[in-house]
Amino acid sequence: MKRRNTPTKAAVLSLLAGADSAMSHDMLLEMLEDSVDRATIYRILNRFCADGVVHRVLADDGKQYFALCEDCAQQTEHSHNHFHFRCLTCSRVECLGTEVSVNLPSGYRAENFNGVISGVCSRCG
Amino acid sequence: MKRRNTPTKAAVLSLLAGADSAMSHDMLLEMLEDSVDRATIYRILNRFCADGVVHRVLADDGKQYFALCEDCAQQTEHSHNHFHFRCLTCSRVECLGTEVSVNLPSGYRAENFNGVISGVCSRCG
DNA sequence: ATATTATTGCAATTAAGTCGCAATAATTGA
DNA sequence: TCAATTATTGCGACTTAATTGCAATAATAT
Ligand SMILES: [Mn+2]
Ligand SMILES: [Mn+2]
Ligand SMILES: [Zn+2]
Ligand SMILES: [Zn+2]
Repeated sequence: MKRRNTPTKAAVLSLLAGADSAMSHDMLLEMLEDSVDRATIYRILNRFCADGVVHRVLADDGKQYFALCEDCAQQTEHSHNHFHFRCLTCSRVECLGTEVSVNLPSGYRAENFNGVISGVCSRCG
Repeated sequence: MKRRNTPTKAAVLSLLAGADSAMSHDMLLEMLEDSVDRATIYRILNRFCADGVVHRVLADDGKQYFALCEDCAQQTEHSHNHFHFRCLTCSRVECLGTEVSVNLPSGYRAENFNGVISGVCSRCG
């Protein structure tokens, strides 16, 4: 199933590229110019994840946030082992630069990393 | 509002104490002897969290898991800065011992830590 | 231009968790 | 021991996030 280029896909990608923080589904829904169906946005985001274009963060507010893969994609092995910070005041979710390495007990194989720290960011502090 | 002791509360606590992994709401619902309402279990767990008896983990399957506070309660400052591992095969969620310290950008204040790594555990490997 | 099929919109559905309210039962203390 | 107080429970309705089936639409290839 080869991907096709659609206006909505392009618009979502451009929003993610222009954002300085990870975006949730409803943020995108709100920011998109022409009205798009909710399900469509979910599907576009899921495709982006599958294609390694964005990574998904499940935050502690129970919502998924999506961020364009940038630094994480430039690893030798594309991994998303970095934390995200969610501000309880302004509700921005941002990637925290440094990759973290967790050493698991022997015999454990890591497949996915999901690290979120919530608190108050500097601009809301 | 002072807490009262009820059979269900005791049963949930004993299940958590006897478990070798964090438990989700539906696991508890299934394991409880006499049938208990879903909402009651949620409320008991939320009270345990408020009282610092258990800690809550939001895993990357979108469910909440609860683990008795043991090591985490013995810190000078009771904190839950440790990762949890969720096995994609047996779906057990367990606390990974070591406390991790994340250094946030200056001006950021951490309130809550939620770290989950999913993959395959040693017994399923 | 036509055929193929990925993508979309819409409505229905799933899943996790919360909430209001009346009934129940744990605690207190007379 | 009994009655009063009120935390807790059960039940149903509700909220929110996300997924899914299906027919219609539109991007791509020939
Ligand atoms: Mn990435
Ligand atoms: Mn704890
Ligand atoms: Zn903020
Ligand atoms: Zn396992």
